[in-house]
Amino acid sequence: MDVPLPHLDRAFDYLVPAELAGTALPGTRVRVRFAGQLVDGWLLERVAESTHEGKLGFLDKLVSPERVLSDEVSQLVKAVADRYAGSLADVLRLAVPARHARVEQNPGTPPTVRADSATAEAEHPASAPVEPVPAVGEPAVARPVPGGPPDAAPAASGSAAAEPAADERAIPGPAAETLSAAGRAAQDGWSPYPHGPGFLQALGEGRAPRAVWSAIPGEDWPRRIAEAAAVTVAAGRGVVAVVPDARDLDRLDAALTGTLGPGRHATLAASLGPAKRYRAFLSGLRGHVPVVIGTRAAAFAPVHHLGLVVIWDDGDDSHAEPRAPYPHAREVLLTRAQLTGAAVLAGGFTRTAEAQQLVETGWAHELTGSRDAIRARAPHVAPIGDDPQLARDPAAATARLPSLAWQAAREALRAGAPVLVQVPRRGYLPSVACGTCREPARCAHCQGPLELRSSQGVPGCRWCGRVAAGWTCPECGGHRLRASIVGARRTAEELGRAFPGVPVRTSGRDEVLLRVPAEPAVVVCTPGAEPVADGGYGAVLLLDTWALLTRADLRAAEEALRRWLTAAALARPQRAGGRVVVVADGGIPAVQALLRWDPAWYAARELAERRELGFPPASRMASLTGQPDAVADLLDTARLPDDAELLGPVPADDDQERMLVRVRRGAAGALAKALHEAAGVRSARKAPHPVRIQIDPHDLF
DNA sequence: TCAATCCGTATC
DNA sequence: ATACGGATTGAC
Repeated sequence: MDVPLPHLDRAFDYLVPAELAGTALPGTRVRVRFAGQLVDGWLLERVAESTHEGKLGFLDKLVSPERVLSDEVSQLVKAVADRYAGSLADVLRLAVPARHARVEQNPGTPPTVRADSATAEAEHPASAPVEPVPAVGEPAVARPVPGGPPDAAPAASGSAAAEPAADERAIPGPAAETLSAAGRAAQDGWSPYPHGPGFLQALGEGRAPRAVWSAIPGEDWPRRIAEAAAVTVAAGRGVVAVVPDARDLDRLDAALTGTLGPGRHATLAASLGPAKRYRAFLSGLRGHVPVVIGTRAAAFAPVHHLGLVVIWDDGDDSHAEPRAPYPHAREVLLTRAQLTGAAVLAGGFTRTAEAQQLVETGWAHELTGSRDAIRARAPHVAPIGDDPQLARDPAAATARLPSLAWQAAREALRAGAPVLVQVPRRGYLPSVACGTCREPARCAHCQGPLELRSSQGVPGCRWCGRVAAGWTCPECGGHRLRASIVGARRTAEELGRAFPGVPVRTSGRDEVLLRVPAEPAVVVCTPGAEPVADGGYGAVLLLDTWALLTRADLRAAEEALRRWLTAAALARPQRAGGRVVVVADGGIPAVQALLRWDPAWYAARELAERRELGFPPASRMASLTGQPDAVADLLDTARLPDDAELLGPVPADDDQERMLVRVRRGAAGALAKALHEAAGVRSARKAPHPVRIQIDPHDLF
């Protein structure tokens, strides 16, 4: 039922009029009279008997006979709602795009059933036998899958990585020679990864390998994904692949056209507009294409015989849905793989702590390049300087460029290659670091990040609100704190002056370049907007790293490394003169990981640290935001798991405050359930102020 | 004794 | 939300 009230988040039974008996099938959109008014609803299940004691109403109208909610996606939506303490209706809104009647009528395929075939039965609707239908039935119990859902994965031993049995729905692949041709080309592309060919082989045999893939430098990742997709398709199964943004989508789109040929995949992104979006959705739903690619909402896209889910660069913020209940595309896809027994390919140049957790629990295997392959493809990476003054002051940094960065750029330009300069965007939150060793300052009680409260000079914790008086740095024992505020962004013009006679191009929010030719040019970009250079960049300069590293964010260092690796991956190999200069202290772990091109090492370190500090993904957190009394009321109402730990409150925007609830991962389901139920109780008694519930919020500061 | 109003509760 | 029922109140 498409009503926003948490306490109405359940199924209601309706009678199906005889004339709709053949068309009002599970997964269709319906309209029903509910509490006196007509509301939109989803027909979840048809049953012979209702358990409802009162009298049932009839479906008012079948909006469309299109069964937009498949059984598989229906289960997924339910699982995602449960995981994120959200309502089914909220998740359905994310999962199923708005209907577009014209597209539905005219997708280019003739309708198989004529609408007038029901006339014979429509003569006596009132006396016709009717069937009770739970229009929003209790969702079917999820099919149990060995190993439990990803949430439960930590308990699993190494053997839990055993692949789920091949899905019996898999249809046989086409002619063997087609398969082996696709397979052979793909095997070549994946050969730098010792387990790559094996992974593809498993896909080709319809099995469900699960891999965390660390792409080697310079990797043509859209092509690798397209190859994995092609092998899966050749084995008769479908693929869903999610990338962060439109630019990556274009690249994957092109690669898929190359490997699969035209018309074998659909592209699903909200930015395409309602008609195209619904058309892409329908072509997956109707089985016209075996592959659907898109941005985060495509994680829910229907395809027939799902065999593989792919996510690229799962650390990118764009994968986090900003609308309730704020699901993350990675979690949606992993849940989906768990429910269906599909294979998983979670790739990126970097590796998130969440992906590392999948590896360490044995839920997924690593797919990393051999050291030889990495050595052969990696650029030479050098750190420069550890003076934060240098990195923060554009003028000083420019002045110091010649020492190493400027020299590397000069040589690259002279060799006829473009140079990439990555500069962070301005506007990060000011945070607090140790004045002596510059380690980000954390709360002694809960390990939350400290902030400087503008009025008093005393820093406080962003999580638990405690004042950090008499703070001592655990690293160096220092007592002084300093604000690390990002300096002015270096402009392209400033860089242009440093390289007279060389064209300077910019790529950023307003205008993103896709490619640059193999000619001398300085390309200034913000992270995420790096153009691909034909033949690779001769040099990549990573500037203002201090700003990235000291951001007041749990993921600051991980995010810095992600951005650096993504940019550095576009450089030429060292043997072709490719160089990367990172203006940062080589002793910083994230910098170390870049120098050694070892994202797995960094992710393991990061995860260990999160475990120690009790941060996600090692634990589960919920954030509750709202008016202070509303938040308190919700917590009062909620029957939280016994070991739930409360942190806060801390002030949030407009008179609101935020509380954090932390539990061990084993209690994650209970926490979500308790919070969702409490929200239901509150809305039932018309509690005046809502509380926003976010599970593992992306912005843990 | 009846109607107007308030509050609490269910919404198939 | 909003529609309904049962209780409550006020006026005849």
